[in-house]
Amino acid sequence: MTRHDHQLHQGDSLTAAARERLTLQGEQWTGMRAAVFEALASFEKPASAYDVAEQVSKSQGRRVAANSVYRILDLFVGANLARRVESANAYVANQHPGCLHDCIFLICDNCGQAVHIDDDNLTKGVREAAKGAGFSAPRPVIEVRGTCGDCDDK
Amino acid sequence: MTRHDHQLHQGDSLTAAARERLTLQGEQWTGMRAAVFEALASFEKPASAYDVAEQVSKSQGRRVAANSVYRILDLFVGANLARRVESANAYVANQHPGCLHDCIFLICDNCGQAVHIDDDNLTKGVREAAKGAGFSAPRPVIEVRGTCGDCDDK
DNA sequence: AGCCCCATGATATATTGTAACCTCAATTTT
DNA sequence: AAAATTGAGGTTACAATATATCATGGGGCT
Repeated sequence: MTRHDHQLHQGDSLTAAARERLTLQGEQWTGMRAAVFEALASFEKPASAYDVAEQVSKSQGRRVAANSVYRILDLFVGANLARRVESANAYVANQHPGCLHDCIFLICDNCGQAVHIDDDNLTKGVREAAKGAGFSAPRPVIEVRGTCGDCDDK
Repeated sequence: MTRHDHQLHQGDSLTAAARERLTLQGEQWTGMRAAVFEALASFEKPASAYDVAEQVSKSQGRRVAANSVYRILDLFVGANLARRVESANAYVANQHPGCLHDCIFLICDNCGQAVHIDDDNLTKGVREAAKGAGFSAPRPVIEVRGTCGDCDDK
């Protein structure tokens, strides 16, 4: 398994990387988008669009509709600034928006924590299996539901 | 990749296998459960619980609430009679309820078809990666969103 | 000014999923 | 036999997630 030892952004650095990435795609980095990204990044677990909407509402001091948040989250997922965790109907900020990876999420059924690992051999295998079955342009969704080490101990 | 060349049940044979499997687990094979299973198996694409509820309502000639269908689908998933397709919020009947497999779904974003493949090497790899990260009792969710061969041609 | 594009707002609605409580029938217990 | 227990399913209500549609307003452009 390949380790993920390149730069992990955090805080301002992460936001900066996200902004750079988004503008590189020809999209605007608006106040609203910044607020949604900040909100998403502020969670340490996958957050639902409604969770994010609530958080943004707080930070903005006004009611922000889920609707708007969805639009922006979709944009983020498309631009690799965020990932959708399918089995949790939730989103997480991508810690390294610059690099493209198929990713693997491990989600704890007990505490909700999600850890993100990359294993290019595995994801390559999945892509190839799909290709072998006649599927093209695949977007692998690899998630593992289980119990994390912390919750296991108790 | 291991091919799946063991018996694939269909129609009555599939229902019989499902009934056998469920009773083996100490659960009852009731009329309602049979109706839900038949309905689920009648779709050639992953079906939502509400799709199934509608189908069952038809076959029973009375209104069956989604609620009841959910209960039964959950039971089925637990007993390996059905699988949940996380990225589609939908369910499919398991064509070989007898054998336990981690499974891989390829879902066409265009036509909605889902094909099911098994590759024990891949799933083993995913399980091991999870274990390496301290996760236990993993339930892998491996799905690939893409475009199937048929839709690709057009 | 007038126009267009795009981000967002506002509102409504659709879809998916749970919770709480009830009934009924079968089985067990007394 | 009467009472208690249990499991399946019904009914209703509601919560959570997601999308559709139209309106508004700012910024650049002619």
